[in-house]
Amino acid sequence: MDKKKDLADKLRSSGLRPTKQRLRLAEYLFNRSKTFHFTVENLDKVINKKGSDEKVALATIYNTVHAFEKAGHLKEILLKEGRSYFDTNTTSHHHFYDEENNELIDIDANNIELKKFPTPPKGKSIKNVNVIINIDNDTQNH
Amino acid sequence: MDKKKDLADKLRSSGLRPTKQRLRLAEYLFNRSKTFHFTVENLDKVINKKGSDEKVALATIYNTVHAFEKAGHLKEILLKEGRSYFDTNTTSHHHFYDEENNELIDIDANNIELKKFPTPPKGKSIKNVNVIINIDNDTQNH
DNA sequence: CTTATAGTTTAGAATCATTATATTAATTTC
DNA sequence: GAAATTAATATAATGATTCTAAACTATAAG
Repeated sequence: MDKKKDLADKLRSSGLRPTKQRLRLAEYLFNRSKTFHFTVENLDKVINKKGSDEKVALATIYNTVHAFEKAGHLKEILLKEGRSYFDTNTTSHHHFYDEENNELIDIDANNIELKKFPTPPKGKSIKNVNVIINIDNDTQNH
Repeated sequence: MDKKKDLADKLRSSGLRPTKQRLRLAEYLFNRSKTFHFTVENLDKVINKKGSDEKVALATIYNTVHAFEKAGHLKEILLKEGRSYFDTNTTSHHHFYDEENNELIDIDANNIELKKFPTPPKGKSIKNVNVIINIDNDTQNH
């Protein structure tokens, strides 16, 4: 299944030139059945694993990830200091975060419903809502 | 109103020796009527402003803030990459975040109620829930 | 009170992810 | 295809945070 053309269109319609590097990253990130979570470090390791034909510079990976995020193809998730996490699921949704396994699990937006919604300050309106549910092992009765 | 003794007890009962530096920071952080949000940079500027009698090393501020957090006297808030925010309000609550003014506003935990709560993965239980509501100026119809 | 010791502070170096820079290469436009 | 624009690259720079190793201090024990 070759979606190279589709990907190029996706990039072009976001105002991004479909360069070799961007297509390579887009293919890895978006040409899959399920969305997933990653860090730039993850991405770098996969793309530039030993034996890969052509390396993509780390700076390019950063640039590209940010360009994709700006274009709405990626979402950033704030989990812990010092490292950015990204999500290829750009629909409105939330997360379970298992700090022990450093694992993220998506929660569909309509599986969390906020009632008694607070009123934003005067002159401000809600841009988006971010819910992270931190989870732990049951056995820990610390 | 001198709560020096109370603060020393607070520290001692957390297993922290009430050193001069810790008392100084604890006084600034906890001896106030309302809780607030800060970064280490903020704290450093206030504590080590020019003309202050005795400086506290930046490393000590980091150590102390982490020690306070570990002892449950501070909560970390994840807002954006590259900088840690802390909250002297350690009760369960949530936040409005105004990225434009870089301003945080507390939302009482019982002003946000999650219904249709999802079930955590097998063997895991919920440790805490974190809601950040990002807000924007009304006038921005981007 | 004096000493021992375990914990703490400190300045500065080191680290780590990320961003900036300056040059080279690729892509689009005319 | 040449010119103009945008992107990729390697490397340096940045900035927050953590580490290090030495000097210091609070507490406990004698």
